[in-house]
Amino acid sequence: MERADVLPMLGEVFREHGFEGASLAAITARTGLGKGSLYHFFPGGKEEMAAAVLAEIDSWFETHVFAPLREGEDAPAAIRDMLGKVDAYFRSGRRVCLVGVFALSDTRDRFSDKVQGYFAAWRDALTGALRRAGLADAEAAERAEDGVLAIQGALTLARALHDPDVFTRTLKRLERRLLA
Amino acid sequence: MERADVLPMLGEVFREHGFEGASLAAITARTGLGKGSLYHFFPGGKEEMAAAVLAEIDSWFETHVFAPLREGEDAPAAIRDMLGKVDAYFRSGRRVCLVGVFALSDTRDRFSDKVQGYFAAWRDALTGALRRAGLADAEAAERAEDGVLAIQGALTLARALHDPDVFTRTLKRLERRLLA
DNA sequence: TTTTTACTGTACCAATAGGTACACACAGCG
DNA sequence: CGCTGTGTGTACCTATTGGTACAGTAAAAA
Repeated sequence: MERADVLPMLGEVFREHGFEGASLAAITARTGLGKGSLYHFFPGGKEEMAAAVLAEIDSWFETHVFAPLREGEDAPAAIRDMLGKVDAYFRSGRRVCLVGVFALSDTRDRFSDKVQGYFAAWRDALTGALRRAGLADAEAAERAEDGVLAIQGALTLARALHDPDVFTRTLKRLERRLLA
Repeated sequence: MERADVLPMLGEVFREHGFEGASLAAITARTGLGKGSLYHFFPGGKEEMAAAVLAEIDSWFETHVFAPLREGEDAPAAIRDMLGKVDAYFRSGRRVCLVGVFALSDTRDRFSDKVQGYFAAWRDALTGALRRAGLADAEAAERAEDGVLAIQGALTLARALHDPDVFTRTLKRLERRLLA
């Protein structure tokens, strides 16, 4: 087993339990790795594990979501692609956003830069795409903020109501609202 | 000190640390109450404390937000009032939603009914008001869902970006979007 | 073949977790 | 006065927490 294989499993543990709630015992159970291996891969302990997961998430979004949003020729198509990728990533509302989980509660302060960076990058990339799609600067910024926050809110509400469809519906609504 | 005086302080501790992160030590520090008093007021321990806080929040929203939304003569005015109350409650984006915090992570399962009930009540009350404001059923339901989720998302994004204004802006945008 | 290197399990640690037991204070009241 | 109920501090309990130390294994590199 390589370090890279562990990251997704770590991500799920942090997603489900939060940073504080993700005990070494839970991590061991989920990954099948003992403390020996865990501390071999992540000498910095839980903090390094969470940082590594955050970095991997950031990199995934960077290549699959943010970059296409910035560089896509056809801006409206890039935005639609973003929504598709997001739907897949969050398993149509059945999965929660780790960065969002960290953002609430005081775990944010521990990973302040990464959390802030993730959302800022997303918002800015989307703003750019909306501008290229023909919107005025102010309008583009406003809709981008609205889009990012709607996705987060939809994940929260979907989970609270045990109703993943909330997320799917929101994505559909967003497609119309962003590109209108 | 009475039990009722403790609840707001408990609420802040859970808000900031989440359920798992809110250690008895943190609770003691915040409330100034030792274990003796704490377990006198809440024999059920942390679980009962969190349940009591959740109940108090629910009751506050019921009387100040949900009920006016259901019973207000002037529906558009009731919706505007809701936004005002929400802005005050969440301190213009500087405070986070406890129920939202619990909804993410596995704390949700512990308080599943309360979490679900809170958001369902909010959404349904808002749906009703929008209908009374003249919207068709489907459109009203859609906008209500959108409104509740935007508030949650705005709180998350505001906190992630260290920028409470995100919340204020969202509330403004929402006023236009809901009543348009 | 020898020597590294990457990995893993076990035992252990001090600190903290949530929770209990109980003696005590101090009202209000008869 | 004495009694009773509501609070509160202290001491204590066991389980678990995150983390360390280290001996061992196995495979690759020399």
